[in-house]
Amino acid sequence: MFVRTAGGGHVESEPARRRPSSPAPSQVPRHVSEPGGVPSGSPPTLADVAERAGVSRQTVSNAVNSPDLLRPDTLARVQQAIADLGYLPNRAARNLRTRASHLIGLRIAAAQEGTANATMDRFVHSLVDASREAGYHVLLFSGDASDPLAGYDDLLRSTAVDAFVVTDTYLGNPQARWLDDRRAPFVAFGRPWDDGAAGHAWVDVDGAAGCELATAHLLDKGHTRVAWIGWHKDSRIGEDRRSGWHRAMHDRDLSTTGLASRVEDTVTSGRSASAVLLDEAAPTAFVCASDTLAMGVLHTLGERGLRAGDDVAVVGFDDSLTAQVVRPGLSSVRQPLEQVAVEVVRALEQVVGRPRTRHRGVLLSPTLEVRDSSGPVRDTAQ
Amino acid sequence: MFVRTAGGGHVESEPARRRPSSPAPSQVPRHVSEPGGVPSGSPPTLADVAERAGVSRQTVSNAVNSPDLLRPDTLARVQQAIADLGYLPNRAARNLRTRASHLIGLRIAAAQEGTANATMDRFVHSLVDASREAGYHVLLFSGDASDPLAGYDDLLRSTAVDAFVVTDTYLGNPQARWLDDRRAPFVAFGRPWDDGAAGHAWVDVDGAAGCELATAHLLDKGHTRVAWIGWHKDSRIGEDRRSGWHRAMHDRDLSTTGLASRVEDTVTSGRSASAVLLDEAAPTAFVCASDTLAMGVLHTLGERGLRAGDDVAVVGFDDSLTAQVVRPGLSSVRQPLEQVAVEVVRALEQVVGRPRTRHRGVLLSPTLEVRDSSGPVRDTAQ
DNA sequence: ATGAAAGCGCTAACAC
DNA sequence: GTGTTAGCGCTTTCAT
Repeated sequence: MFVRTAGGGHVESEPARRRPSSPAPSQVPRHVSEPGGVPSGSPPTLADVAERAGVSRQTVSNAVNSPDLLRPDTLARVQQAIADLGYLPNRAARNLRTRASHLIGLRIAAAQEGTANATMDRFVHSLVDASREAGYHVLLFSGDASDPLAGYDDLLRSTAVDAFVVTDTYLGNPQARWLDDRRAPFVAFGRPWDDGAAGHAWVDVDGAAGCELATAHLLDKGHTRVAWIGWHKDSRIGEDRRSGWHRAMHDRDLSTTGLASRVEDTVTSGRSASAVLLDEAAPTAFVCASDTLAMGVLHTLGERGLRAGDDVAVVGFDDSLTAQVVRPGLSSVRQPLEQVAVEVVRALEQVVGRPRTRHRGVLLSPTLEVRDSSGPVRDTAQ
Repeated sequence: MFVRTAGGGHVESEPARRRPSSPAPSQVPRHVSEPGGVPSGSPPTLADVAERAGVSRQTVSNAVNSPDLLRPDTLARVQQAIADLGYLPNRAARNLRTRASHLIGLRIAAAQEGTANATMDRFVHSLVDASREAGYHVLLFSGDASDPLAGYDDLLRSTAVDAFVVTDTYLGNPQARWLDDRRAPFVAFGRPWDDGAAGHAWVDVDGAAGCELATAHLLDKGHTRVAWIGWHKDSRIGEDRRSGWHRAMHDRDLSTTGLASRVEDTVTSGRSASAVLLDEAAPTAFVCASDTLAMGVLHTLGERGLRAGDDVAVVGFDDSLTAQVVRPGLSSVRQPLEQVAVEVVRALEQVVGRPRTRHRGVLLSPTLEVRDSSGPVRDTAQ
């Protein structure tokens, strides 16, 4: 928790003159007023503030970290000196002393080109915002895709970050176990699919609920043959989402046989899968595990002269920018990433506090963004 | 709102014993091998390695930073100890001592929803990769959009980052001047439009060349009436891109009157602008300042039963994921962001070295990704 | 080629 | 309430 000087970050003029030229004090004057009135040289330190305020260094430290320990008048004097000098605690020094960096490590993999998916990017933004409010910054790192652990180890051993946010949990999550083993504080965005007994903190979005929402929405519109296009069986996330579609169908006693397809997450896969389904099972609507797949469906419809929304309904997943700008607008399940980020940071604060505690998971519900691709209300008596 | 998993569970054992406050002068062994062979407690320090290798701390430091100073056998012994202990220098301590954080600050604004544009995100990935090779990490921060300087100041004064990468230079660039004034090392992704005399380092992509490329491509296909849809006149980037279109047209003695439109960067603006242009100037092709605008054009064509590529050609800018997955594929100018990142980091290394030098700018050329929206070859004798 | 001493800027512990 | 003392873990002189 740190105190910021009054009216932070302004272009205008700067602290009047620096430390009055006390001839032979302890140190060499490091702050010389520049012609432009802009400070240069190394930033002021605790000692500079202390001298200016006529108190000891510790008192300045207290003024910053535990203001209520000081007598009001002393506090005011110190704060004035802090403001005058534009003092801000040196991070490295503070980090060294407190054994904390106030940095959260996040590993990002490059967005896959040729897909619509940019969930990760949206999450990054949300996380940066949420972290800021908690006094943290986000440190990005990358590691080669082949090694899921790359990067974590160095950061951890060099104590460069206080904690990690682990996101790439598409297939199981080796990082979680690894980090858990070395007592590294972290929060996962994604459930511990493999290990129900995992005691680490996590936040996730209920993909099944999202797809159930999407499917129910289509059923409400009168569709009865709603097809599913998802990912291969080894994707836990994919199977989870699929189960939502399945549940919604069975809740209304609708058959799902022949209506599902499992493919890779590419546009062309979505395109061919939908073509096959259309030929063999004549669905009137599609729910897809991703916007990428949904775009593939849109391609097929276009090729066949069918109109998305009017002739065949389509719902994607992730509410990508593409879903938002394509024509017709692609209905899509939207993950509440802002909220995810907030919960992640909240969990993080607990985790760094008590590392070896069992932490609970948080499951958030997605929403459905309805656009033209799931079309106007259909005649119920189709 | 959200479901919580059970997990009122409880604490396991305590972290391994911590070092006693201060009594023992030298060291208490802080690294106990855990059953699983996993280290715990605080990470090993220079002193730990020194003790194990039977040398002084300095020697270990030298082994890490200037290995050639050591005799081969000593070096080997120290390196073995380093490996045994899994030692890595403590960042905070090193940062404090060397007055460097090896962190690059990057301010990011949330991607604008409802647009296709995600250039920033792609750049972030590239920057993280490029930085890593130079031994830097990227620290993300955000500031409220209203104040372009927010965030920079604190990071700078607390010496949390070594340098900044400034990207949001759409309208002039107050950050550059501000940072320059306080001698803060930074590199801009974007030219100093305002101030030709600016001496700071920058890297940019030649938007004019990109649009010229796009326009020439269309002209080569036989189009003669190529329209422009760009941004308002106060956007330097927009005007630059527009000039490329203009130049390509005039190079072939083609008139541009009535063929240009300047609007906001939204899909609906692109849609209405293209509708008006189609009615009033009958262009057969569009070049747009962004994929977002180009998507608007696609909307108009769809509404009028015109086929993009076949009836009217469209080229966007940024090679967004949307351009890649939409049907028909949207031809688009692609910025070489990976290369930009590499150049940015290269410039950064120079900037942190000699802060007050004049640095030159680097201008990179974009490429054109041709897809179906700029269609098959047209009959030249149209 | 190796070691000893000093200190980066800060805060935790204890004195007064 | 405030000051004093002692490091956090590292690198930089400077001896040896």
